[in-house]
Amino acid sequence: MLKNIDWNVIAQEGEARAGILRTRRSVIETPVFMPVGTQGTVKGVRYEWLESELDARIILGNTYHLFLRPGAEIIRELGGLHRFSTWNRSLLTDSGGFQVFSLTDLRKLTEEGVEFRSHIDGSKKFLSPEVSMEVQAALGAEIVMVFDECPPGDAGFDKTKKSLEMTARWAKRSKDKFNQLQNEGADTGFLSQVPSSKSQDLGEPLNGLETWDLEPGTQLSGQQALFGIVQGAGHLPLRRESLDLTTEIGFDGYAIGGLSVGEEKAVMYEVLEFLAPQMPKDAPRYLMGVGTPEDLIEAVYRGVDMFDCVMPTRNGRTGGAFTSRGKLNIRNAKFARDPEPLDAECPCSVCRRYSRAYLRHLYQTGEMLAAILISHHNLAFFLDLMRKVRDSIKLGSFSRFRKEFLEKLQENTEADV
RNA sequence: GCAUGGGUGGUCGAGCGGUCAAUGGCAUCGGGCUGUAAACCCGACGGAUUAAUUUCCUACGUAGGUUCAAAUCCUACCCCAUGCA
Repeated sequence: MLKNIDWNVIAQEGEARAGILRTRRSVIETPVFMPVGTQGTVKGVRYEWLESELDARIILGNTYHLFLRPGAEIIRELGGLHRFSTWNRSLLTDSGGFQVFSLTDLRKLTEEGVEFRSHIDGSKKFLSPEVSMEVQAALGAEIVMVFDECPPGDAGFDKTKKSLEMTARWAKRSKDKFNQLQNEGADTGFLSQVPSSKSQDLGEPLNGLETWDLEPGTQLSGQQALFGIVQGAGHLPLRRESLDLTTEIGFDGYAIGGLSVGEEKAVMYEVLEFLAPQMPKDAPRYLMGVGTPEDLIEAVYRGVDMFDCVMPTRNGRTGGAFTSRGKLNIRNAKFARDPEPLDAECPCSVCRRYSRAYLRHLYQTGEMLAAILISHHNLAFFLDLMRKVRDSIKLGSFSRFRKEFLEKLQENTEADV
């Protein structure tokens, strides 16, 4: 049997699942946090670090941004995003759907697609399920997303329903176009020979991950995988409707979109609690755009397997560090003479070497290294957190880990770091 | 010594009779960032006081003066820059 990706649960505790996701390019343990690399780079972090110390197995890219610059043709000409950027592990490309939502003043939305003005030069552009699939084939990521519409979190029932129904029609069009492109060989990341055991040379170490072997009788197709996206905002019946429409079409994985877009935090947890357990059990569940460390824990607890978020890199660039004792803002004067690392419990190379006082100095003087180092630490923190989450699920101690982790964050948010 | 220009809040710099505790930049302090239009955005920034866009105090080199009213006009002095002796 040929599969685009393979994913298996290896341990479960309540709704929380630990699994192994195999793409044509890397082995990914879930739950996983995927660093965001919108424009073909995880801002401020070299691939060397992502591959070695941070050991990220999969990162994101964005159709919208790469479509505008440098453009799909250039990337295709240079062999796809993997070869263009030199990132050899897995990629997941977002479809541009989220931008359709966030560029609200620059767009014109129709059944066919979205006409919008480039935020770069104001020129008129058009994105649709078909165009998005073409761009994503040129990029050649392991996982590509359907082109969806993401309504605001506070959108009313009728508006949300209309939106999700269009997203479902777009999902069908995405899949049709996706299949066509795969058949035409448009996918630049295609591998005619996918490694089927750990003995295959993947170009970099597997970092202790022992198994690459697939279930007997299963083989990877070498093609891209396509994920559908469930919308419906905070309306549970609509979430159910969207889920049905999406699973009916059938995808390699299922994403939850439209959360953390301005709604109350309780709404997100409620939606996850309702939705995740109803999603297909044999496919990865991806919560798009989330979130804070607490959010990750809470979402895993409710059955989510994959995450991405700009938070570690964006906050890192703007002076915000995540620690086991809560968030800290390196700009604060109280760190001017603080010889301690960002997080005394963090084993990352930044925490092993640099003090808060030095990082604050770098930030205050406008040195780019501040952004680089804090981004690095934040990613290390997020990835390490997910490692602990996985380990505890495998050991059956996740619910205790969750409790202790959240208590610790809480404790110190109050006490001040 | 003479001539000209100038001395403004942490700093640079606008204001040149009332609406000035004084535009703006920088610095400083604080907050925010959840499928990245973000190395970004927002707020505070003389002191005290109030329920308040309240009231008071101290401030535009120093000392006087003119005026109902002065950072703004006049006089003297001090200091700085440039030019000429």
